[in-house]
Amino acid sequence: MQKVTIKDVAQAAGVSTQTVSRVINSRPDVSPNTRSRVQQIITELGYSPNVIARSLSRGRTNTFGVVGFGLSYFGPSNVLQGIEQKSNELGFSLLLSLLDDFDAAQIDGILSNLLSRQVDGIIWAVPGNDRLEGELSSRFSQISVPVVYLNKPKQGDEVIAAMDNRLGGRLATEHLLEQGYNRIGIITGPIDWWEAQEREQGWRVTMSNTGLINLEELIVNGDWSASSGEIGLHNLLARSPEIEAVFACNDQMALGALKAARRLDIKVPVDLGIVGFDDIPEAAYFYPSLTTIRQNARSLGALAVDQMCSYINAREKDEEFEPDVKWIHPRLIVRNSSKR
Amino acid sequence: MQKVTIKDVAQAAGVSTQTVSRVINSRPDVSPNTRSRVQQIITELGYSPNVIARSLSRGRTNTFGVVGFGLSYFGPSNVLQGIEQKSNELGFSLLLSLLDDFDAAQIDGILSNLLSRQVDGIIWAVPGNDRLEGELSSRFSQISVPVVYLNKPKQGDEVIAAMDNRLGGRLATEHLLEQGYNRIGIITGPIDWWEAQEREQGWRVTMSNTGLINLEELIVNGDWSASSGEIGLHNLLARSPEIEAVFACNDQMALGALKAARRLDIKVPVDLGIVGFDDIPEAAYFYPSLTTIRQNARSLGALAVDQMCSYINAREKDEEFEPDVKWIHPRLIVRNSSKR
DNA sequence: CTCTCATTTGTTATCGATAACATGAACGCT
DNA sequence: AGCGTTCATGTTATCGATAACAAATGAGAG
Repeated sequence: MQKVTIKDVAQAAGVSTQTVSRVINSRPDVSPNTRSRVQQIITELGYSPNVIARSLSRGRTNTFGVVGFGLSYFGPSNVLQGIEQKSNELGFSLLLSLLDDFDAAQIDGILSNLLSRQVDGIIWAVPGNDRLEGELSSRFSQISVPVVYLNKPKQGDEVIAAMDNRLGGRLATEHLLEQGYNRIGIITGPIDWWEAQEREQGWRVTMSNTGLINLEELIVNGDWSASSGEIGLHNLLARSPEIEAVFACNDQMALGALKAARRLDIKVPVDLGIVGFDDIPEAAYFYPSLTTIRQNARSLGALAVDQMCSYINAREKDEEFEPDVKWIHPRLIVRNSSKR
Repeated sequence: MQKVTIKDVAQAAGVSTQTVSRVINSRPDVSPNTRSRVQQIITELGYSPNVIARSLSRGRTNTFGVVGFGLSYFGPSNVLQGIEQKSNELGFSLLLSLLDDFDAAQIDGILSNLLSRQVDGIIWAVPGNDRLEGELSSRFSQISVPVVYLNKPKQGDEVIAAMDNRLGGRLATEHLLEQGYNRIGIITGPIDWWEAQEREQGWRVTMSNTGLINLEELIVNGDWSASSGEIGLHNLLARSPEIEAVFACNDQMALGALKAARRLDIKVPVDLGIVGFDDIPEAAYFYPSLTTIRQNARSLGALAVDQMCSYINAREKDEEFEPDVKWIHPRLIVRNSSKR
């Protein structure tokens, strides 16, 4: 089955390729007669335009490059779903690349591949991380297409869509305080992640309002994994046995903490309150069910795509586009692990 | 910053564009002198070839279209990671589309988009499902590029990479039998999923060897969700109270079953053995920790890409390519939920 | 000293579309 | 009747690369 081109259609319809092109793109300046005749030939031959050729001539590919960070984490992979869905709605396709750790060495290759494929914009859906932050600005400064970042700290005039992780940390901590837990420890995420830092900050500002001093001994670092949550709780209790509650900065670590508590015969929520972060689907089925902070990662992805489109539109009309951070707000989901 | 084209390089180097093209593609017929001069100019100008233009002229895009099925499920999103990584290694980029339910209406749009973007092949990473199976063959029969399918039943001469789910079901069931559980119930996945059917078959063949009759009353249907697992166990026990173990066809449903058991004060694993499927990272932290079937979905994705490449190569050389199903084998991970 | 052949380079056509410009017919207006 | 407009369509150039073919150069053979 040879490919049908615009020429074949033109020939069959007895018109020029230009006229066919006008029909395809629903331009107004075609007579109704010709239009319907061409349209019919198009369906007959099963013609569909070659987007590669169109892209070359238009100088626009209707494609975004998306750089994600694995798909093992619940947040990032939901973000990607949001991006896909919204892009699709708006008529853009996605070229997907995945970074599998915060290794700057891969970045150049990925970016230059996307650029040589003439993407209309790049969506950087890699969670903000200290190990990368410095590298990013230098590499992106050379880039000529619009870039929208997800979940990273603002450093210059980037266009960013971010979850308000600090708010999440506050919501979690305030909830525990309201429930009457006073000494609230925290199992943080990996300290080089921006999101982890922000969640910790939310906890920190809330706790410092309580007048409690020496917050540092209430902090233990995890790495998002359940096992780090388990170890984390052990360490935390070894250091500060009088702790009444723990804010685990994601649900997996909360799960690990639940396991540690069970081992140590500490009753959750009576002896120890626990709050997680993310609201993974399993969280409601943990034992006890987990109070957590729900983040709507899909709408975050969608938001990023919206920003990208406004950016592109502004740029096309040569208008000013104000780089900005747009925020999505997480919310508290109360379950049994924190009910006194 | 205007884009640098091959013309600019040619002019700057005082050669024809053809010679530059030869250098870019490391063709042998360029003198060492010219080659190094051109190479230098290329780095000086920061030139990088326009892949869109190249694709048009070569008639090859080095791009695969990947159709996935959401990213919420652990299996599919790991498969996608495997696909991404392997494609990347082999120099292919991915155009990603996600189907978000088994709705045939979306398929045409997705496929024609991918085709009009001239992908070199399509990787259909949508889990096999009865609601789609009929639709697929008719739509794909028209398609002129190689297609590789993941995790679907063989119907004609498709090229397929699949996890041996039936083997998984057998491993789970045999393990429970070995542990001395006899009446083993099953909470299946959604019955229209091929993978769910296969896992059930694995259970069924193993159970029928035990001489147990009336298997039907040991079966209850779930939908992969934890809540369906919870309800499932309730129903199963209501119907056959003498059940000794349950094979939940994924880890989420196993989690739900664990919750139900806890509610009913049934001790796992003593009174009831439970085995899941998938080995999600959380499974080791359930209470009790979950015995399950681990599937290496990443290598499944990689396998599919390998098949695609052989397919394409064969086709280019006009060789015969034998359509075939390649299998990946899951394995049993024993934890506490099934230890008598 | 010519002739052949391999090596290196350039020229032209092409991939499949669209942009920019050109043409021709029909129409209304003075 | 003559002229500018509008509408519908065609022509040519272009996007940025590569394929296919052509030409120039130099080395070795006879």
